[in-house]
Amino acid sequence: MDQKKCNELWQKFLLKIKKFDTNVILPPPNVTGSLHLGHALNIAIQDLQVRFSALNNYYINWIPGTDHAGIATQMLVKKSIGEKADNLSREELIEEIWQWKKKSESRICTQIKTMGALLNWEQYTFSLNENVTHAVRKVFCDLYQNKLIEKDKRMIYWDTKLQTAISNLEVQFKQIDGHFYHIKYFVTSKIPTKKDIKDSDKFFETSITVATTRPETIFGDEAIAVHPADKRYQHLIGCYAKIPLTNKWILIIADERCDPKKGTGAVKVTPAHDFLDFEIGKIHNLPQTVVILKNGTLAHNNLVPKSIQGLTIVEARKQLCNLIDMHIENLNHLVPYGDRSGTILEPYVTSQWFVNVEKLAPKALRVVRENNLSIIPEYWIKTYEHWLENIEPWCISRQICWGHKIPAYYTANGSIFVAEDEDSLEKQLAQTKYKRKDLREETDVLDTWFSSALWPLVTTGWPNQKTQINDFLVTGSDILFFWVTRMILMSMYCNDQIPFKTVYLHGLVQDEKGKKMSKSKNNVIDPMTILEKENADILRFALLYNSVPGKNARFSTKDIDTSRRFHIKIQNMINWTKLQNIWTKQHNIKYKHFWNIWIFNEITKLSQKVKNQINKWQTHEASQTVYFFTWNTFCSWYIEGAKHLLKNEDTKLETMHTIRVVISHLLHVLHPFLPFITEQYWQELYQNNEYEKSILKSKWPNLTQIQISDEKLHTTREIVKQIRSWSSIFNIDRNKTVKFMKFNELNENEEYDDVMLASQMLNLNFERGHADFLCLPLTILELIVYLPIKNITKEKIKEKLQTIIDVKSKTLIMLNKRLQDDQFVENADFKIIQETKESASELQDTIDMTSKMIQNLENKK
RNA sequence: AGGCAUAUAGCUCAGUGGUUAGAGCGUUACGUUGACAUCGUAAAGGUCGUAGGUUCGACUCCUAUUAUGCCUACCA
Repeated sequence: MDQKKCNELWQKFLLKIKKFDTNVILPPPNVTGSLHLGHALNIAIQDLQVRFSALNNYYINWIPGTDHAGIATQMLVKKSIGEKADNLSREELIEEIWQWKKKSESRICTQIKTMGALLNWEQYTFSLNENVTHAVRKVFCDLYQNKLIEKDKRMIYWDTKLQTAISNLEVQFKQIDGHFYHIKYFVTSKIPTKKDIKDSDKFFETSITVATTRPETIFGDEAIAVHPADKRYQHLIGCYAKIPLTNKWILIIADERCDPKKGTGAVKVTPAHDFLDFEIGKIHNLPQTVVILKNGTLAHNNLVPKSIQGLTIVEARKQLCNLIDMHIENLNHLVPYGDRSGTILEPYVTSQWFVNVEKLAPKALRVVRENNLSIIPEYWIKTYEHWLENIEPWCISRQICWGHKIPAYYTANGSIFVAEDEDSLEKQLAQTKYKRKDLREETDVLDTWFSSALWPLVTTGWPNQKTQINDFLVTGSDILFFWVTRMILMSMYCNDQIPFKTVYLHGLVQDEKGKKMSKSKNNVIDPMTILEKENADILRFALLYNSVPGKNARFSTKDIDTSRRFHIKIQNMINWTKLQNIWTKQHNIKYKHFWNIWIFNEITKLSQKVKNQINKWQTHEASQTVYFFTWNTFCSWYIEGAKHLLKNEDTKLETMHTIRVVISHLLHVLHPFLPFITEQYWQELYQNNEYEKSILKSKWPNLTQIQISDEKLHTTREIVKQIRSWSSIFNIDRNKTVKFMKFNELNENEEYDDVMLASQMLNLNFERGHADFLCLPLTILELIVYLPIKNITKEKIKEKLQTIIDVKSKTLIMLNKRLQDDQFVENADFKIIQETKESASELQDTIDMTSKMIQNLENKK
């Protein structure tokens, strides 16, 4: 089993392709570590399509690559370095990450190759390659010039652990058990003076209680808002409330966005630390008072009590419970977490770069609505549309070092220059008073998905070359918004064309209980440990067999077992042909025997069926089809019969030939599912192990069925099936001969090779004629077969025959009832009526025959 | 809160406006060890989530409802 040789052969095959028909990109894995089962599934599905296409003379330039995965990789590297990471300079850290990248990249590429993917490695791209940087800068500048990118001070989600802004999409809301803190603010209608404050006890008129989940932000409060129509608080509007533990007084204001039903109906407004408060603050002209720092600790300023300055949010909250008299209630609520760092995110007002994606969205919506771009499964289209219709500006700047630098430059007084390269920057400067040395380069880098959004372009030489529309994209449904939509948006913007015609979304690979695989749950199945033990084919088939579009696949070692059994079955089947000397003498003989013609027609049908299923992306069904054919149709039926044809000199040679032909076709049909084993057998059995021509060189079987009545085939299979079935109820007397008769005519010369084959498969002796002893008469198609049973009595036979009549009559009555229904006859399709009639008459025949047998039995006494 | 999806055999899931709804695994019985670290055959097991409607005919289409999952959302 030399898989390396197969890979070499396939690479050679790719090199010889002069012109590819289309491009397809492999979703670039992150250089964070190694491949997981999701990658393996993704590769298996694409490789199935790529190989199938190649077998049908359609060549796909499947382009591999890896992604730098900014935040994720930087985080991992820092973690691996430990505390020393903080002492490294920016450049040193970047260097460390490059080292990590090299290792991870080479590991990933080896793993992909082990899977047997038919990728064009000549065009391998890493997302920080020079040409990618070039394209990224170009697109950024274009967008900036068209006012589609802008820098702005807005409230964004801030990750206090990673100390960077992140986009809305990277926020994961989690339902957690938290607390609702009811805090009392004392209230007065008079403007408080210094004296009042000193003498506060006498001064208070009333109080207002505010419910919050974030008591530590009270020092940033700038108002308390109530609904204007809320009768409980109307009289307090315009009064002043005192923030506990401070001498700060804030106004009670009216705002319609307050929901009287929530909490106490009065909400504290903290414009610097909450999205809604930020909006309210803008309208009411409130200052943004920052009390929580970028690292998630309480600020050192005179608003925050000394004792909690510098504490983390969690610690501060604990302290405040002791310092302030408050009522605490349990509350299950949603809290924003960073999907990478796993920490609670802080709303924070900072200056960031944004893409106004809402202006790009209409085109992306149109291409899907006009069916230029299809998504499989279709129901994702609704989600896609919904998201694009409600899309918000995309925050693309990240305060980390690993990534594409934002091509912006600042002067000391805050003027911004955005330039693709130094030349263009100089040109811009020439028209101003600034010099290059006056400028400070932006240190922020771009969100990784910004360069990913250009992936179909950058992998194929854009902007120097125009990018072709890819045939398809295969990726996980979890990154539809992160990646797929953004590629569509960018491709429409840069190229004014869709990036791909079809998007196939597969689900996640979960464990057998339907849980996400994660290290903490210790339920991760590493594809590499499977690949160490098993052939890649086994992993691939297990994944494909499980994969239904858009649905998560539950994966367990049982699936590997099933797949391995299939693999072994194929090996055993081929082994058997070798033992039969099928391959030694190569006679090219026309098949005449119905059994051989039948299997030829079956493989013809199979190749058509699988072709349709692959074209429709029905990977699961296609896998099932090839599995069923190989195991049941070919091994259990055809070969079991062929064993007897090989014993007979008349049929021996043509059967050997049939087996050779059918297996050659079967190897092709199986190839996209099991590339290694099929290539190996192809080389061994058909290419004399010369390793010159890959199986991909020869083509998918597009055959024409041989016209033949399948009556004989049915007879053989029916006899075998029925007698097997009866033999599980009765004990067949194998010492006696099975007599059989034909219903209607008595052609002495007829060969009955169908009955003979059945008799051989059953290991019973068949002979024409009536039985002269008591036995079980069976009606099988046109035949009466007298099955000898040990210790049979007349009553038992009658009983069995009667059950046959009973069962058949039940169905017959139903069918007749339907046929007598005028409505049915009027409305149903002609074909359906015809079929119903035929079934009814067949049933009637069987019933008649069986009754006759009962009569005969009685006549015999 | 809204959107989407799912509900079918003991388990994991396919599938279809038309007789009697399938597969793999599991269970039970029998057979085989002559390609099969087995294999084969057979059996048991399902009012296709619930309730209505459309139709000659609904597991399939429509409506409502329940449960579960995912996505989206500013809930103090």
